[in-house]
Amino acid sequence: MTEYNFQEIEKKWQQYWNERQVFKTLEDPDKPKYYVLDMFPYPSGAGLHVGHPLGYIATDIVARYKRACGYNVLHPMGFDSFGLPAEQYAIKTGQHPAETTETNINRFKKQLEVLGFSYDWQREVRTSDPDYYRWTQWIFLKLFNSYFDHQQQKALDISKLPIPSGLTEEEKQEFINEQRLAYQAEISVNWCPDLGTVLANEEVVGGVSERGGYPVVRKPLRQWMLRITAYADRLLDGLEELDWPESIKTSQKNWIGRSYGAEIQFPIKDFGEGITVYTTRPDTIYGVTYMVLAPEHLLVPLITTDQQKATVDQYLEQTSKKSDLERSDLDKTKTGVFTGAFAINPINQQHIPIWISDYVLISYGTGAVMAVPGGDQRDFEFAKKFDLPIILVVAENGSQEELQEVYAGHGTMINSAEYNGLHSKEFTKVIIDRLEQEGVGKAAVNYKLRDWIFTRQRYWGEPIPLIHTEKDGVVAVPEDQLPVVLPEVEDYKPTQDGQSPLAKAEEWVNTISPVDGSPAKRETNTMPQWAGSCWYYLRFMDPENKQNLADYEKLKQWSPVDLYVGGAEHAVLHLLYARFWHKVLHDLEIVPTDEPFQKLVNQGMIQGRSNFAYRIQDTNTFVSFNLRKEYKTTPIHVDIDLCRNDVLDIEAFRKWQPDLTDAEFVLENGKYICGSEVEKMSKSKLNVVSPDQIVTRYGADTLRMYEMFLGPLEQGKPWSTHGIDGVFKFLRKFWNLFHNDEGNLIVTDEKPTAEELKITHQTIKKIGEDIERLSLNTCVSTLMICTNTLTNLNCSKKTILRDLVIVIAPFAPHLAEELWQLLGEEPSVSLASFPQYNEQYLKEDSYEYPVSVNGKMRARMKFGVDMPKQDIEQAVLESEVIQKWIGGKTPKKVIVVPGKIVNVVV
RNA sequence: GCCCAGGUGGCGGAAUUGGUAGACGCGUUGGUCUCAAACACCAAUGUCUUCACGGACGUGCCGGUUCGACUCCGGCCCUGGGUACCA
Repeated sequence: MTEYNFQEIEKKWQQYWNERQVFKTLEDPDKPKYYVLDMFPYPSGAGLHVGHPLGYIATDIVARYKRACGYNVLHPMGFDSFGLPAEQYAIKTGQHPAETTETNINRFKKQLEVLGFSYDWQREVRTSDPDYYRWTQWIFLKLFNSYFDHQQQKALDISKLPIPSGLTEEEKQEFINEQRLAYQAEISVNWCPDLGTVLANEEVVGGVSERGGYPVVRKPLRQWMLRITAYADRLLDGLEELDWPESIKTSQKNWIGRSYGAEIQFPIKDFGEGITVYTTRPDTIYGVTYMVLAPEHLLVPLITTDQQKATVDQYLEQTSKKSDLERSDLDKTKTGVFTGAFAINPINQQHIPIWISDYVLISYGTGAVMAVPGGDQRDFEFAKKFDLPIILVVAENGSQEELQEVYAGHGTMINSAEYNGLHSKEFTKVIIDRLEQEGVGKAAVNYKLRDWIFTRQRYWGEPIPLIHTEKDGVVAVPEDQLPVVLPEVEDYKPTQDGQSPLAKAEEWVNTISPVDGSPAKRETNTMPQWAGSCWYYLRFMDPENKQNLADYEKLKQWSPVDLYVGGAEHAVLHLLYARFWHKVLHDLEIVPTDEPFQKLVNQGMIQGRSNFAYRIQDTNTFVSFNLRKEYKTTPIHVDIDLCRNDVLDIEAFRKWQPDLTDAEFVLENGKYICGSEVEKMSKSKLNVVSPDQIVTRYGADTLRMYEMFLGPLEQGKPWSTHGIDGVFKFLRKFWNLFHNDEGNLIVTDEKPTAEELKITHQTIKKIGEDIERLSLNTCVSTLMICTNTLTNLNCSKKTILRDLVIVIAPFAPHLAEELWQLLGEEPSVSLASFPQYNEQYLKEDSYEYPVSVNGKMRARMKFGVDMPKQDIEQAVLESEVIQKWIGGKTPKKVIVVPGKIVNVVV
């Protein structure tokens, strides 16, 4: 072999790893464990682009490094293979989602294999595999068969639920069903009549469907819900101990949205019942000038006076037509109507009007608020619009202020009867005590978090393993009958009345009750895509298990995931849902830990860089970027493969699309320069770079190192291949440490010099430290510096190179394997131990001090590392350069920081 | 609006605990090799100033703490991401 032939080398070693099963994970209780996991991908039809592997490369480096450090490493990969795109493709083409999914997975796997990842593919899981979703269904049944015990703050088996006495059998069943962690509810969903389906919130844009632009309405539908709200406190408090980015913790905190306040009852004049409101500011109770109910509030029809009825009904009609989006986003100006009824402020017996308005949400708190326009922006806007009185009750700095604007902060109480002068925070406590004593209120906690709507009217998802019976209500499919396998259907579209496509599989739907064998019907809804990803990290620990979702001992051995790497877009949903399931499973003693992912890192998104050509309006002529201002132009996306460094390949462009064959060009300096913009990498923007192209040209090792070299892992960055040559050159330079110009191995057994040992051991030390803190870009720099130094020293000594091959192996594993073999080492470098650095080689006898005068660096002076401070000070002050800068003055102070710096202050 | 992250040469970025700002790579310029080009290699490369030695300035802006600030504190500006009438 004469030169660094990456193509041959990479193929050879991938085959070697595969055949010898080098990365098969074995249970080895003698070694410390390390579980490093990527968020597994949805296998889309588009295949991998260069952004996908960023996190995978990072975890692979960590996995390989940890293995070399003596850890037993679990580093698996799988596919989140249920999902909407495969189903929509099926609707369009009739091809079974299972088939397209299989094709896509195979493509993904091939692309991943080419990059040389050290996954144990024997542990691969696919969420759409019946052997896998059997356990997803099993977990669902655990949720169905559990309730949340508020005393113990944990889930317990439903059989332990204390049932109030004196209930009929029917009432008893109802009571139990209402306590389950998986329960049914009639809730309002996004219903699109034209598409005949329910849409997720993300699929509704501006009140119409994202696809097709059909109108979407709210429609109440029976749904299965998961009681995630029961876990709100534990999900919130559990964040404290996790080694997660602060931003993700904050997102989850905000999503859960715990707030402390009070519930207060306001009696209604001439009406039996009162209104209960939730407020975080009970201290502002003297500032309440009106009440507002959500339009959907149950009291609205009861308290509306005859006089106001027509107005109210009209308003209700109007708001019910609005989508959520219109209610919140578009229409910021407040609307509302008076009900004609009055409430009584329990603290001062004031009569205050009750209004309804859609700025109050039925789904939060009690669906009713006490309006304090002096202390709340929304109430203020409403009061201004409808000319309601405004009373200021909290003053920022003790003095009475003008009613110009809202003051929502804390301060001194004013206009609050005997409480004037008290601090508002103090008064909060006082007023809650008083309300409690008088029996008209109490301290209360509220959450933004809602229960999780767990059903989809879709085909390509896990069937919900429940059976609707005539006599016994909803019953679970017996465990030994799991999995409930998806039936074959002819048509993947939902039914006209909003049922899942499964409803059409009559033979499958009609079944018998597991209780008494009477005719019964299967639940036809399927689970959302989040379900499978809620627990896949558990299955990796024991993927073949037929008896359990995973063996408890194995879970104990591997849990928790030590390092979890994935995109920040999963900050709340996936990570919150998975934590919720994990906690339930922990309560039921199925998993040993309370939290699934100890350390979490978000890799930044790699964006694409799109190219544009500028078509002059109404012509087929394109003008070069810098001349475009002289014409009226429309920019069009140009496939980035047609450009090189923003210069358009005109011939290729003409051949690209039929209507461009006779395109004309206005050039600058003889070239057509394209415009560019950084955008999300996507097919439609023609800016997708596939790793395959890079691998063919430079090899997987170069791609791996280059992606790491781009910058910090957590940081987003646009993809650019500027600089990839530098990384490629570096690998070739590394290769050339072992070879001469003729390609012959020149490694010698000579003893290394102190200098050679120093740079090598510095490198070993820094690489170890930097991998630990996931600073992988600086690892690449360090390896470059080391290679440059050794090249300059003409060092080809085996002692040195052997260590470095192991150090570079996590980054460029194929190259390392090849060189390892050339050194005569065996078996695989992937099984070699990471070298220990020797502190002795790093020691210096002297250090060159930067010497500054008044903080400005003026000279460098070399002193022994053990030289006493006084001697350094003396030597510095006596030196000519410093004398010059001091200019005859007496130095006020001389600071000597040993091994760091000297600073003379005059 | 609120929350989070970030702002350092022509570019990507480095500086881990407050201690030589700009490591490493790209790009650019000059050179060697070559008939020539590509590749490769060598050298220079923050800005301003100076024939040169050197000097001044310099990490978004303003101010502070410190012998010393990219790093800490206060205020402001800008960019990216998340979220949105949550009482």
